[in-house]
Amino acid sequence: MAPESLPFDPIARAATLWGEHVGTPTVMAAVTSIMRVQQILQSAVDAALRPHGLTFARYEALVLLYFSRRGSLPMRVMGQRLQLHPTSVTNIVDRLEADGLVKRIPHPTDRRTTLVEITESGRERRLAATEAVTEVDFGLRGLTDRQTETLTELLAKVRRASGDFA
Amino acid sequence: MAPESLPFDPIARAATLWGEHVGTPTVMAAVTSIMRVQQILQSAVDAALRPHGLTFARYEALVLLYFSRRGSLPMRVMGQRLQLHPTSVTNIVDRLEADGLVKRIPHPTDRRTTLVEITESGRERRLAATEAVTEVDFGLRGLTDRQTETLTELLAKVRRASGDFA
DNA sequence: GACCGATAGTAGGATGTCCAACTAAATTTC
DNA sequence: GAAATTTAGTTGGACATCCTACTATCGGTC
Repeated sequence: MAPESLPFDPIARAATLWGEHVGTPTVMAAVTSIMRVQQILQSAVDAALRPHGLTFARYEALVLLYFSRRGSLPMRVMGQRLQLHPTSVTNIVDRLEADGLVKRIPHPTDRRTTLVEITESGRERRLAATEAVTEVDFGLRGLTDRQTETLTELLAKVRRASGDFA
Repeated sequence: MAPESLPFDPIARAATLWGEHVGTPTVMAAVTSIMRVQQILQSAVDAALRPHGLTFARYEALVLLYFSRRGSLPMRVMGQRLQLHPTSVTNIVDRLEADGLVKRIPHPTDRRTTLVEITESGRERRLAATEAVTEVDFGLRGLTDRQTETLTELLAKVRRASGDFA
């Protein structure tokens, strides 16, 4: 790659200037790239979902409930599956419930637990939203199917190394 | 990869179930992986920076100013380099200034423009913070140098396709 | 030289994320 | 069986991000 085509990544650039730590420049360039691409994807997906009154976070929650056996899950489980802090789950469910896409129902035996159930309206919304995000390929462009697979595999290594599959 | 070792990615799983859109499952698996890895890195970096009273966003801004010629930049330029909304720059600079790590100074000729200058305290903080983040390799683990480079190249393709280098 | 569109930055509001602390309920311990 | 511990969820606070709207200033045009 010609230097002219490189982005200005402050961290990556700093890495080049530091230079003393072997491998560090490479690492920082990768990290800033991931941060940027995540930002690009998030932005693209949110734009596609905005007309449907959803964000990616809420869309993911809706999809999760949709594909669950009973159409409902405890909030704790949602947090585990979506890798979210309990407070984030509370926040997301609050908004989905305000829109009538899900509803909180008490757990039949454990009174600590709250079940979140997708409503009929939620199912319809998920369908429309799914069409919108697949339409824009979730914002991921510029890669062949093969390259996309390679990307996923590399990221899986990182996730494994960080105990993401525990 | 054995199914047992796969993470529960609601979107990726949904993709498998949909199946009708060629290539879509691959894309979604990649997208959710990027989202997750970004989350892992963000978390690791923020944890390393917390003892130094910084977040990754503010650290990036500090590094950017540190490596600038005069140790100062217009806020507009900071936004371009860091790919941030003008209001995000305002927010970050507010906090850095409150901590005495940078200060706003008027532009000599253009009274619309505000220059942000790194202070001596800011330079010291950057050094300490840099040691902290390099110590943990920015949270990126599990890849060889070669694989890290490949990852960066793939992400660069995505960024190019999305006009990130414009 | 005055008007008018473009530009720089900020204010307010919405969303989402996390952490710390708290309440309520279940489970374990002794 | 009572006390201590663990677990589920919420509340309040801190950050960061974006968007819309606004003010101040610059520059080009007539």
